[in-house]
Amino acid sequence: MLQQSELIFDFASDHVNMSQLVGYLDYPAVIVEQVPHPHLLSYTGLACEQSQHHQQLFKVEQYESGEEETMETLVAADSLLNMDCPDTLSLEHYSQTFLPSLGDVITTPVTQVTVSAEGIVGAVDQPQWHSLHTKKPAGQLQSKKRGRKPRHRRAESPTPDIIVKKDKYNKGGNTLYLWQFLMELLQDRQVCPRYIKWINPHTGIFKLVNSKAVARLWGKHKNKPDMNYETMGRALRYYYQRGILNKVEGQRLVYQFTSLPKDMIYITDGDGTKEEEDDDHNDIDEGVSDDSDDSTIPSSDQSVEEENSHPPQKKTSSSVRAPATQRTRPSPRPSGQRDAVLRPASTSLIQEQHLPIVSAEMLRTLQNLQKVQSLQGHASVFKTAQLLGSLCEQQAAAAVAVDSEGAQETPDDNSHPGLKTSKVETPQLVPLASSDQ
DNA sequence: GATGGCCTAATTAGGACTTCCGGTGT
DNA sequence: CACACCGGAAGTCCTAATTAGGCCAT
Repeated sequence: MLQQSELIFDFASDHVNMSQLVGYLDYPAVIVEQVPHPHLLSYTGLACEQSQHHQQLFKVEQYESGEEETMETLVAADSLLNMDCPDTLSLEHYSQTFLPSLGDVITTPVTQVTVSAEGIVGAVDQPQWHSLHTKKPAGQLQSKKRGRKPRHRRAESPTPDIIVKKDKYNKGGNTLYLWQFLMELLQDRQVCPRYIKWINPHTGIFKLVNSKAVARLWGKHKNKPDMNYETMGRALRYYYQRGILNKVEGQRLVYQFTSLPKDMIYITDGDGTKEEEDDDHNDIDEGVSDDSDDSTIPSSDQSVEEENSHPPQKKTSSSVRAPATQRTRPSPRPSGQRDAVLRPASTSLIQEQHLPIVSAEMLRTLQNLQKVQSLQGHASVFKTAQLLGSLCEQQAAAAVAVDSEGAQETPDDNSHPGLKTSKVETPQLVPLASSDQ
């Protein structure tokens, strides 16, 4: 019997990197109508332009339950939470960004570590990594019914400061861990900085601006309607022990990632809409009353409406969403701080040019779609392919332009020259300074 | 019938939370 | 008083690893 995971992850598996992708059009794949989710398009700026044409294609299903789902915010959040296969983006991304290639040596300093030392010694292959868990004697591990050999340890969550074999971790699992989820939120303009924001991207410090909302989103993702900040906070606290997160002393709702992916997309205050403090009247639970309020998160579709409802912004000739960083904010801010962007030069250039960014996953989807041109009869799939194709072309053309302008940019781009993406760099860890410096 | 290879369902261990709780601090 | 925060303990859910057993070919 064919497992669901097989259907989806056969083509989502990451044993092909971006540089290989281009040359592997014959890469066998199973396509299950992997349509890019609206939030991907929102990242790329595609939503505002294309979604009018493809609104139906990317329409997010409305929930049946009444009250909370009337909130537009959650519809938008669905783009993060309710993907059929959430990790086609996320796990792929983080497995690439967090999991160093074999042979990489991690010397990430972690401020509050109880297990990282063991982890560095050899996470997966080192049994002592799990010193937190009491291990039964080997004899008890044997099945009563069947004699079992001692099993190999399963790869744990790819904590940023440990070495995990990539293929061991990403064998088709589709779990989006909480820390990954938070990173996703921090890279989503519709949530960051409104509900969660960077305090100091340099050190990985972020704040849950609206802890209730973030918890709700997390609960929605995990299909735990009763999720609250207290519960989510417990999960966060477990990350202290594992060296994934630190608590920033003396500051409420402020946490710190011990490591971040190199190609993290940093959304600063200037990039997003006004942030929303953690008061009840703005909590997503009461979104009904806030429906018309622009403090709610717009869905991807709705973001189009929002943009259209705003005074017309001059759009680029390439029909890309107007750069968020160019949006004027009424309040003055300290110069040179709040818009700090820690992207590698090669990708930050693209950011600065406000070009759509195609994730590796999107490209992979595109590649696979290209392989099944016979699916043209399948309208939605083919539309997606067309959509991504045009986007990819735009991006490639722009990347070439960028390259010609700034020839001094990083030469370590191992991707196809025509396919400059935000996710194609060699996975690299960025150790972060501790919060208590 | 014996053997080996392949496949699949069942079983199991373990990771990652989730839930609950009592407590402290702001 | 509300809320954030802490950490222990037990439970749930999910997935990967492992195994038994069925089927088929030789």
